[in-house]
Amino acid sequence: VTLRPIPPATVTRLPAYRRALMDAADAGLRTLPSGAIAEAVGVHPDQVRKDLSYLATRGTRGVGYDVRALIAETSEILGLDEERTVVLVGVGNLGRALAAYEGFAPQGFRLVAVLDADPALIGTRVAGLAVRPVTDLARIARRDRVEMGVVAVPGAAAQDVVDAMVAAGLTAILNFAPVHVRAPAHVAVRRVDLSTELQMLSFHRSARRRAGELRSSEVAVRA
Amino acid sequence: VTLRPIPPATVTRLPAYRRALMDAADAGLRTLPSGAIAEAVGVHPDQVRKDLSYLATRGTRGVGYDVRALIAETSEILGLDEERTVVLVGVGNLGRALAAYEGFAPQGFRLVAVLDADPALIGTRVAGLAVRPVTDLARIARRDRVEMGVVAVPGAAAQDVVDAMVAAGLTAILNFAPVHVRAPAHVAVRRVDLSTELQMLSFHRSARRRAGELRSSEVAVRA
DNA sequence: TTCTGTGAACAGATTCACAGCA
DNA sequence: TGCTGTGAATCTGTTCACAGAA
Repeated sequence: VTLRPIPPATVTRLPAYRRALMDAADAGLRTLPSGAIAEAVGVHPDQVRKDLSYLATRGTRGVGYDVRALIAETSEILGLDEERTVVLVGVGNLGRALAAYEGFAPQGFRLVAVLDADPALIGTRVAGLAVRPVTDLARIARRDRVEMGVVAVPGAAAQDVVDAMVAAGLTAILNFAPVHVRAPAHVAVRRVDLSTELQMLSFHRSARRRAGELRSSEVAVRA
Repeated sequence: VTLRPIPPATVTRLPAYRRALMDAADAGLRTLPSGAIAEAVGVHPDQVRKDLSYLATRGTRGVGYDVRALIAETSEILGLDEERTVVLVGVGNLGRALAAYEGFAPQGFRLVAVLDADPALIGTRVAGLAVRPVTDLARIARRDRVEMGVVAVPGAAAQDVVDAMVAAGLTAILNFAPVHVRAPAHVAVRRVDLSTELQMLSFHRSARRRAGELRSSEVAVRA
């Protein structure tokens, strides 16, 4: 029974909670208090309890949460109780690394095809799959009922690939290209951009310098 | 002159704004209104104006923002006006792909060393750099005044690598391992987790099914 | 006691609404 | 008329505080 809708901020933390719970299960624990989950994930215990209050599984006071039950519920909420099929488009350096990534399969994500636009790459093997032409996307998607797509092509090609994915009926897209892509509202798109992440870290560094330990010449420029 | 502190949420969008501005500059535009930036980035024009109001550069009404000036200011704020040195630890599939990623250099990030714990990999070349043993980290960091580190090792090794980076004086860390790592407050850590991103997409898919277009058997389970 | 569950207070971010200048 | 700049209103998320069950 889902009581209240789960806020987006909570959803972002659910995978981490789930991982902490699975680690606990591996360690033989049957029960885990919010404080232990919080420490593993790096948030406040209050936050964990608030987040878990949106789920049906209740903890028991003085003891904690039932590990097995919470793993089951978070898995179901995240849709990991059934296999999800994924296609990847773009087999450059990054695409190849993503295809080989071992973190997909354990969560129930099955990579069913790897595609590219470059004719020279068609037929070469990546992660045990023969690379197919992008033009086969619709056919493959229909045949294997593919739901999710990973975009690992250059920025200039990303929108075209996304359009093709949408046309092929995919409903969730993970975009590694450094551009914003448009998609209809019923298609969920998330972007992962390495360059953006580095730039945000770089900001921290700059902000720190601006704030405290800065040379007088720099103060003059900015303050 | 920095008037007000820049909110974190604004910082997350600054790299995207900067990219849109650089695209405009490449297209020969000298000026760009908030609406155009907003469209390129995928946010509301209101949001763009509010964000840019934290900067010193002002737009001109009826016209837009000065492209060149905004690029200069965002670059300075993000610390991209001076070169940032980066080391990468872990040369598995992902590490290799990251080392080869072409998106770093254009933003002023220079990869100065690639390290790994596996003796068999030491000396092999990755992205034009000979792989060095992790134990050289402190020496390299001191010599090249390295500020940023990228962690691309398995989860079990991530905390040790982060500890070594902190000890070596790095102040910003980008962690690709699927675990939360501890670091002192003066060190900025960001995590990028492919599995988490896929799981959040998977949630969207499940939530949609729960909400509307769902088969009755599934309703019974959950509602 | 220990730890959950949650209303209440607070903080932060987004959206609205509109005044005002080119 | 088009577009900026910004207070005000709203919404979302986090933290606090504490009542209450095991």
